[in-house]
Amino acid sequence: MNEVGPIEGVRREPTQKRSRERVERILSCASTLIEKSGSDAMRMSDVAEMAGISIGSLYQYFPDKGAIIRTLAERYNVLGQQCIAEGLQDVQGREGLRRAFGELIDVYYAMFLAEPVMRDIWSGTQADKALRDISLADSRINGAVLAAARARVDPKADRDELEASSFLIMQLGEATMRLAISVERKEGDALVEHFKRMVLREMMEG
Amino acid sequence: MNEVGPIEGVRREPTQKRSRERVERILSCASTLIEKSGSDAMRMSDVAEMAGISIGSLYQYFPDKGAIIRTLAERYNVLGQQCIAEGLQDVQGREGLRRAFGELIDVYYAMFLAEPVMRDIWSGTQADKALRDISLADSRINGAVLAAARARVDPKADRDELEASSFLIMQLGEATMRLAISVERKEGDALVEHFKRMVLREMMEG
DNA sequence: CTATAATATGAGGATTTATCACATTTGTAA
DNA sequence: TTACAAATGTGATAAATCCTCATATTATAG
Repeated sequence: MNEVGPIEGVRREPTQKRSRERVERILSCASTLIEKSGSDAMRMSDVAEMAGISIGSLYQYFPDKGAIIRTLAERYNVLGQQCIAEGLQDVQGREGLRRAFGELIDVYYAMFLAEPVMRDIWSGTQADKALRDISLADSRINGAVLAAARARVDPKADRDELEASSFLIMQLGEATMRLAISVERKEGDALVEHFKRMVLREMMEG
Repeated sequence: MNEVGPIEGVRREPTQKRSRERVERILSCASTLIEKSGSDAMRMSDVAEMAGISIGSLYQYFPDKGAIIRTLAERYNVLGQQCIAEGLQDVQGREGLRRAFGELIDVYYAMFLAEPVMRDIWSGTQADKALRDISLADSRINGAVLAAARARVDPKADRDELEASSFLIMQLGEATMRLAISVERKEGDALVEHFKRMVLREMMEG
């Protein structure tokens, strides 16, 4: 189940370190290739060649093509989680929550627009069972963070309701981002604004 | 560009009719196979064998595997469109709109739950460019219908805003359905209810 | 230096989509 | 009926890829 490192019980330092470097190089090359023409068109042979290793070695570091994609997806998700956690950690009062969440959406949208790899991977999220699971887990984590912030602002709200609502908001936010980047830029901006308004109302008026 | 029929300029009746039957048989077999193990696991050779024709013939009726999936997807979409158009055609007043839309979501959700093929195809919607385009076009059509109903109920609302909002609602509705069927049934029900509440507020309070 | 363990290699197995040269059937007209 | 043309059917096989595995190389330890 070790997705990133190939070895189960290695103890020696240098080897482990070289292994890390290899993994990083593979991921970096995969990133470049995905950026160029999408994860679907990314060939394992291209990744190997670009990373300067053989196909066989590539498969020693990642059990299959999906594992590379998943690893990249998880890294982006971690970035997103940090972003959300930071944005919501100190919210105070209803207005604070409103402002923080609005900014969060903008930041997320900017991230989507700026990262071709992220766009590619998330566009295909629903296709692969494993990626869908990652996306769901991510939304659960972020949803919990949002629910906590909302609970702080409105302590008398039902906690389970907040959880469910926040989880849904995270998933719909993802869907909105995917939608926004798949239409003309101006329309995408407008859609994100609509989403923001809709969600803020849901959050403010319980 | 003729996705369903194989021939461009056929005029003779019997041939065309037989062709239709073949197409229907192929789609029906594909449906069964998808229902059994998903569109990904559906092999063109299985479809051909089940339909009692050769691979070559199969490719005479559908240019590629995706075309079969797309045709099925479009058929389900047409069903959905009819459902939405009927549900919204005679809405009168704010309460009428509220009730009609609420019922519409329930009907759609029931459709998703009941149709394994629909679930499979829509789960993967975001993966394939062609399917994504179909989904977008579908949401545009349904969004326009919803926008029209909302405009009738609230004539002074900005028409462009209604269009954009309704388009977004349709896409998010789809996302909610996908989400709902991918979690435990009880949680899915709750999520659909949350979505309904959120959207109704958006629609009622402009 | 030798033995053992770790890592690298790339030809080829396996799977699956899609093609195409040829065979067969169907429709039409003399 | 027969002959010819058009439409349709066939399936071996090309093509594209993912991934494996037997073998070779390199590194570490005694």
